[in-house]
Amino acid sequence: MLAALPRKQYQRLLGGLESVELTFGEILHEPGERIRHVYFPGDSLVSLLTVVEGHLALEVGMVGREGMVGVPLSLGTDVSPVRALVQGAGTAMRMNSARFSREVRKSPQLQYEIGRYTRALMTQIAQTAACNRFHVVQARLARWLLMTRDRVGSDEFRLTHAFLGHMLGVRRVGVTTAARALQKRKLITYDRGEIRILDRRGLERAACSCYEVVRDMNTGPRG
Amino acid sequence: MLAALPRKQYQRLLGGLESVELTFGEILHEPGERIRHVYFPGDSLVSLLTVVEGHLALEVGMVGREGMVGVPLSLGTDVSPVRALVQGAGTAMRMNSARFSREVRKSPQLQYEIGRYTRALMTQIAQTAACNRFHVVQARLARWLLMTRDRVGSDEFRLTHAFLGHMLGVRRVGVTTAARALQKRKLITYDRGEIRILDRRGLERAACSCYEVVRDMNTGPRG
DNA sequence: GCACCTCTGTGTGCTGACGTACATACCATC
DNA sequence: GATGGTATGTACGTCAGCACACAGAGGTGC
Repeated sequence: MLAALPRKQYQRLLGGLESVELTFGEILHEPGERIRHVYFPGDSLVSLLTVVEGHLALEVGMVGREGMVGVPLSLGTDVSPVRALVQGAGTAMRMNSARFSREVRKSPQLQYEIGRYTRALMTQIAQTAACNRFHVVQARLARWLLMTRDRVGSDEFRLTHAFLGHMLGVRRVGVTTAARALQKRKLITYDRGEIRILDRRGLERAACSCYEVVRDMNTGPRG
Repeated sequence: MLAALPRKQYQRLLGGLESVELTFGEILHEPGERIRHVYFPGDSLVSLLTVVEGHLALEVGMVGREGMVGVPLSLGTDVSPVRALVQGAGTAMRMNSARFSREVRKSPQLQYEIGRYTRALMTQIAQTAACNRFHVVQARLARWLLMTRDRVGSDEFRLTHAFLGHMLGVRRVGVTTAARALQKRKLITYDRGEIRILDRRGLERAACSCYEVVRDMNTGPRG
């Protein structure tokens, strides 16, 4: 996302940015909590989760290098409505909230980029809402794997069924069943948390149309 | 929402605003379509729906006098990701897109108000995503009735089961069953599209916690 | 080698919602 | 007062996902 800024702007921001290593499972902020930093993932991957009391959490957005964590700050509040959970370890740049707010106020280009991303994120969240309502676990799992693939830039990554259950808002067993079905269709292999996508096209066919809708939002005609 | 602006700002905006009557069922814009006007509902009520091919639409947000329709415009795009459908007839103020974009650029106060609302809307959408995943139809219906009540400012309104089915993303029969159950519990009455809330507190208990989460977002500590 | 932990796989009965079909009730209107 | 449209109520078989329980399978450490 930062890469989309004009060089001069980018140079200026660099002064307030620090590079950090995000570790798997780390929570950047909880819902209702004050946001201390905004994060721009490099090769890390962050999930945004709605937390409903008495239930599992549910992922409503996924943030990779195309976006940022902490959008509410640019909207004038420093409280996040969601949990931000590191789902893929890796590097990220971060900036403290106060400085970021100042930079946003000063830079129309930054405002523009963040506006564009905010809209993409809203689309993703809205699409997820419908997806959770209408589509079966197997298709949602396929979509989720594809989205992760696109962001980590690799056909292999580590994730357990239990973790995926938290993301998709289903039981671990539900994931197991869906993953088995995808394996039988020769679309993926799964070995103790080691996922490998064998047939990306096939997986796209197995996924629901929500995948394309969201992808085209981030990389599409206006991106 | 406009009422939250300083008087002077408001006076200025008035020049570009026109008052319109919105009729039930009117579509203000479709997903992917260019947004021509932004709308500030007065006593009208607008639903934002995600449209998934091959399925019913699903409501992800509800906009009354506390908000506006056309948030993406303030984010730098004139394309909406959702359908905006008039769910309660009434008055609204509207402004054409070009002028609105100019006004936003010129007015920090307006930016601030819209930022606040954008965040509230994102929260609402994220909460809806989880709600659709975890909660049963009866609770979702109760929530929906309460949210409508809060926005039209009356315990009575007209809506058929079929229409509610479209909003909640369930069959008409599903709504009938849930509505019957609420009637048996003496929380509402239902007579050929004429809904009346008898016991608001009871209905709140029948609704899921999502209701409070979203309500407190719009009228809560910061608002 | 054995204990222990993590991760995956399978089985059983239950339930909320689905798809579909049909029945009834009210209204308008000619 | 017969016709047709709109709105609601009921019934029945099906199915995805749930809760819970338990069985391997692989890895780690003592």
